[in-house]
Amino acid sequence: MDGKKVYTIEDVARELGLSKTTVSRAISGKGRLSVQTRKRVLDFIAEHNFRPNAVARSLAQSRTFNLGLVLPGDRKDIDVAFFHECMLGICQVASENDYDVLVAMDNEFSTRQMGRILDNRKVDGVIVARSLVKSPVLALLKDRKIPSVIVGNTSDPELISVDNSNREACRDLTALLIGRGVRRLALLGGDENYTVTRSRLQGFLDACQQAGVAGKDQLIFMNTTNRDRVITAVEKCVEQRVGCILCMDDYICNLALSQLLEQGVAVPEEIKLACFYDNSLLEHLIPSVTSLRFDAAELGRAACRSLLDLLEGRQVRSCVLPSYQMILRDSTK
Amino acid sequence: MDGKKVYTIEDVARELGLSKTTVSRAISGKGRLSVQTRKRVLDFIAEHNFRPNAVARSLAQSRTFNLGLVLPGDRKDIDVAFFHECMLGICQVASENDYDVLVAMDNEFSTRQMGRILDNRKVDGVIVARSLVKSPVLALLKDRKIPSVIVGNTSDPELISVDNSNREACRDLTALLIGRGVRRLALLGGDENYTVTRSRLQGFLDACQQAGVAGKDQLIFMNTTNRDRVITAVEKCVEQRVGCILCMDDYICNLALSQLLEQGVAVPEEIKLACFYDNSLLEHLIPSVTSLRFDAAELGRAACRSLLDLLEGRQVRSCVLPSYQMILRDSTK
DNA sequence: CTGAAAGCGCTTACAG
DNA sequence: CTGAAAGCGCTTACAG
Repeated sequence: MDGKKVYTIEDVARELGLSKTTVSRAISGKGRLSVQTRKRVLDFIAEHNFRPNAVARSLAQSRTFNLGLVLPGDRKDIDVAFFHECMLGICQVASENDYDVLVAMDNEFSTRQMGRILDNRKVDGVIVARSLVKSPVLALLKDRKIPSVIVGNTSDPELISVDNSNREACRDLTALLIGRGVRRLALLGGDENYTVTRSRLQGFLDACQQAGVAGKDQLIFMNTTNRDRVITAVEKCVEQRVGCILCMDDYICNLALSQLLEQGVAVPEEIKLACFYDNSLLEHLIPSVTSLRFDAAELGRAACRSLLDLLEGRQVRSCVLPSYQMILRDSTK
Repeated sequence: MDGKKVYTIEDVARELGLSKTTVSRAISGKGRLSVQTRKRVLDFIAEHNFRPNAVARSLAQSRTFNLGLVLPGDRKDIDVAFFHECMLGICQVASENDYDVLVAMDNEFSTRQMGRILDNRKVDGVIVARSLVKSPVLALLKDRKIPSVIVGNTSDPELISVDNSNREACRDLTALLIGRGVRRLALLGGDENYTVTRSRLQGFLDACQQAGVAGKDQLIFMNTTNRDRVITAVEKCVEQRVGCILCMDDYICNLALSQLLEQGVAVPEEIKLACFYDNSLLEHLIPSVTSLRFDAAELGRAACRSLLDLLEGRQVRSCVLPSYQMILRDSTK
């Protein structure tokens, strides 16, 4: 049983003088068979490095042992670090459970890649990594009744979602700043097509309400996803002498800081700055920037576990991971 | 032929009064059959939205129509934008050719995920997205004789590689600065375990040699991948009054600029700054930073095409994509 | 040009 | 506890 040919269960059975059935059962662990027989088979395959053909198994079981993962397929480089880490967690859990991850990079306008994968029936379930307010890929998955888990918030109660506690964390950070006596806040928000943007806005408003500060008295700029919009927003902030600028993500925050420095505004002395999402850069900027840190890999792991549970027919519920870190740095001193 | 059951080629054959053979041939386009028969079959399946079972096809053809993709499985967020874009190109070409992409996130120390995938024979070939000087995953792929393409430079002539013209581009940018009369250069280099780091260093040295400037008279700092090392390096640069600091990637560049501003050094008036890799941030920093831009998506596409060619048995050679952009911005004015 | 039949390598209901 | 046989849904060499 060496050389080039790839061996099959049939070869193993022949060499051991057993039936394919028995060998199959020893490997899968299903069905009863004597401890000795099982050991004989397992020892033999371990020694000869035999691995059953996964495709044949898939056909026989009508399961692919593949999970689909929908990643954003646009060329905006925003948040890629989040998706990379999230994928890290997903791949890890999938791999540990002998599943593989098959990626489709689709966007708000196209579901072509995932559509093809579903047509070919190459996955048992799907994880959607970016949650959009209006998501064609989610519509597709629902329509075809594919077991799915969405990373992020969704208003659809029929879907299983796994999310960070964005709303709570943003509320807490905002409240902390208000509690420290910051007079007036500005919020530079991200793309409103993403549900995460709405969660963060909600958290901000929660804190305002709780503190008895009218949310609309604050300066709120949404969709500040390009340089010009950020510049305009920052100018307004300076003009209106806000106490602190809160940015929804690190990209916006970077631009905002750059713009503040350009305008000769001292941070944090004149205007404080904080960010609702951390990345390693914020720590290294001067001044270093206060931010919220979430564990994207853990989120990926949780999403993957939920999907696997779903596939095993277990009861699964949407959940929000409670933990996050508030990292207070120089920019809010 | 509606309802819930998933239809098979056999059902189609029965409904049309044909054999499975004929239906199969009409769909695959292989073997000869009358134009009318083919049309009848194709019309029927189009109307009824029939798609053959990909797993069954895989088993019969001993091909999975899956490509493996090895992505960096560490948690450093460096270069994630590159891998994301590269993956975009790979997924696009794969999808267009009815292949799917199955990801493994391994690192310098582990090949566990890709090892499992190979054991399960779930891919026909593999693309390795990060080229390491010493790469266990490449060793594994060679050992198992899996058709593979590596994105980036490699010293192994047996491997097919597809790379950007890093060396040439870095040489050109360095030469341009020397040509503009910049007195003395400093290079802040990345992780020496990555082959791309070596290509960039080589390009830098090429330009020095070409200009008759001794490479070792320049200030070269390698592995400046964390804040402390960058700070130390920048301090030395200021002390030695270099004319320009060249950074190998945008992460390093960001830290370097931040540090220069902190030390009160005017950029570009006192020290110029440029980067060997662009990302959208560099454009928005103040001052905006001169850099080299490569098309990572196109690189991914090229790598994927090469792998598909390899799988089709076509002759494939390693190649370097010649095009790149040199983006001159305020930091080198 | 078309089809019957064997084969890809597993799993599993059924029988013993 | 073990096995013979049918089945998963395709492809393809062979025959006509």
